[in-house]
Amino acid sequence: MPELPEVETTRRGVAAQVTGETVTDVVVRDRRLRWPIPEDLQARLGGRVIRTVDRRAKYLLFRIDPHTMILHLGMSGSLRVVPAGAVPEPHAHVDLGLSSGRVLRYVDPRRFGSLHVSAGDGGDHPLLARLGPEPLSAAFSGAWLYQRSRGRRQAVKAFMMDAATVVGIGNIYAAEALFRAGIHPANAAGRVGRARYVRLARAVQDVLSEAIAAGGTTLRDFVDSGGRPGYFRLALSVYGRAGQPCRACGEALRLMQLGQRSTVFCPACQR
DNA sequence: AGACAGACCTGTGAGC
DNA sequence: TGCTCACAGGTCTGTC
Repeated sequence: MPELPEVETTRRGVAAQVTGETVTDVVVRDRRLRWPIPEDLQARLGGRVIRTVDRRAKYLLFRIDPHTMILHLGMSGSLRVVPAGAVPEPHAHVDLGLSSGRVLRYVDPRRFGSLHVSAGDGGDHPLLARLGPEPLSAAFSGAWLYQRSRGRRQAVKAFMMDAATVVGIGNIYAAEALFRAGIHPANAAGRVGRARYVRLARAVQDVLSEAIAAGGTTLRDFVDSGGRPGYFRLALSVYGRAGQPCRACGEALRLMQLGQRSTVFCPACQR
């Protein structure tokens, strides 16, 4: 489900509601996420204060005194803050009871998400160690993309979805950014020129910023921490619009498979 | 090293 | 109405 804008939307909503709260108790209903939820969650988090909620790539980082809880929403995960005693829906795998009496609840039907606890700030955790730059940081630029892509035969779309290139870009925003930059998604990454990568980096930053401002993209089931959908779907140019006319030129948008993922593009605008 | 396919898991919508 | 199938927002792991 979530790409960077949806994770960031979740982070903002959750942070506003749980920062400064003490974790009073932990309920794990199903440990079977992508990796099993650690057995010692209660022992490590119970009685401790949530200092901040940060984000690295699509991972949410809960700073809970000496520990960091590292949470990934996978494909279908969501976090909600609900009243104490709220009846757990199906797939509500984890509850963190809070000192205010409310509950931070993690729901994930497909269980592609993950929950780890790391000592310290989590920066040395294997999941975070080899990630590329944040797309909305100064470390990300057209020059970086150009340099990193030299010699690569991989399709530029797959290259952009590789977290070692840049984090946070999944199937929706890769397609949208390539459309905005006028780049055909199947082009070999190593044959895209410097000027086009400058445009692409800019397009990535624009589309992500706009999506965050809209509260993310809700295709089916994304909701923020208050249960509200995101509205960026209305602004999607190509994702989910195969066969429909390009909003720029009117040409029918085409669908192709790239790296086992559906990809929509405009055959006229993207070269 | 880089580029793929496969794997994980459930829900939904389309088509019969 | 009910069945089967294809597909879905991610990303780690294994293989060539």
